[in-house]
Amino acid sequence: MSGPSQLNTVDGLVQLSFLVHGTLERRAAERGLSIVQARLLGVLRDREPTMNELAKLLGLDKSSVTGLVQRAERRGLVARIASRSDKRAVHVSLTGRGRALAVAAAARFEADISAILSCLAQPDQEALCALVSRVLVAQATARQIHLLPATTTSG
Amino acid sequence: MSGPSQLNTVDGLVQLSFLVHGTLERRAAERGLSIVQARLLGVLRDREPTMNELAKLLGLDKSSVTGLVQRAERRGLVARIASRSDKRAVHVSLTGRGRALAVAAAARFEADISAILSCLAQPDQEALCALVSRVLVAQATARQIHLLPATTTSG
DNA sequence: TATTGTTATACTCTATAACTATA
DNA sequence: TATAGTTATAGAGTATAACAATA
Repeated sequence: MSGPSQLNTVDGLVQLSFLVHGTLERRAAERGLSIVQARLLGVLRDREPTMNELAKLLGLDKSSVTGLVQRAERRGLVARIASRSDKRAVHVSLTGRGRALAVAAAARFEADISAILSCLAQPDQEALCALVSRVLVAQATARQIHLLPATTTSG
Repeated sequence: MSGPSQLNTVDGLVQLSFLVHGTLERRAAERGLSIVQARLLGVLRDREPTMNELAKLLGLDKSSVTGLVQRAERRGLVARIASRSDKRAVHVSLTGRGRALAVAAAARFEADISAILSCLAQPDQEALCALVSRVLVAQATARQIHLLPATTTSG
């Protein structure tokens, strides 16, 4: 914590990542949410996915999602809704209380991050934003290329 | 993932943070380590703290550290060493195997982050590094100021 | 009395495998 | 047979409270 005033880039990014992650964790915890529960509520803000879709969205096994949704349901944050088109399927939906919680936590968290960035003047914030965006865009592009078939041209 | 090519700064930092965190998680998992276990090994690279000190370093309760160290010990990654000066205390130390694992995982992870940054030319990487450093330093300073008495000057 | 560490207990989060009901 | 979801089970990670040994 009392280290040099200029870190190497890798260390800097790691520390920044822990700072952001820790801030998210703390804000969620204030409302009795774990990071996973917060992610669940966040994902549900604009969707009513089935359990299966939810598992894919969160990158979890379906059995993990069963428990996750169960605990959130017990707290009145989400509701299970039977699908009419497929009697096996269940849709998950935010309750009013769940939505309010998600919105409030997100607002507090965004304010935290803004505060963390407030040490930089506006032009510097914009420069940081531009650099970060370039990294993320390059990363997204690289991932898509990775996912493209390596043996397609002839098949 | 197919979003705009320029995000707002808050979203950008959050996504960057998840990218770094996910990379760390994947590299640790390749060696059968959770992020927490990886942090434990990382912390021990240049220290042999007592359980109590370890708890403070990791921000965990001492009872949590008991279990953490127990599991790492069972896998031959760390060793408990009785303190001579205080018969209650125990020091935790990396084994050779634990150190090798920590070093290898750290190297792979650093290469990952470097690769992620390689989309930026050197001057841009340095600019990013400088901006991130300023944020981290400001944050560290703010935290320390936060801990100073708030009611000293005139109330 | 205070501190160091462990144990007992309980909860969340996660996965695998086996299961039920539906498609 | 295949898919959607749950249950049974197991293990990691976390905390609180109670405890033993030592300071």
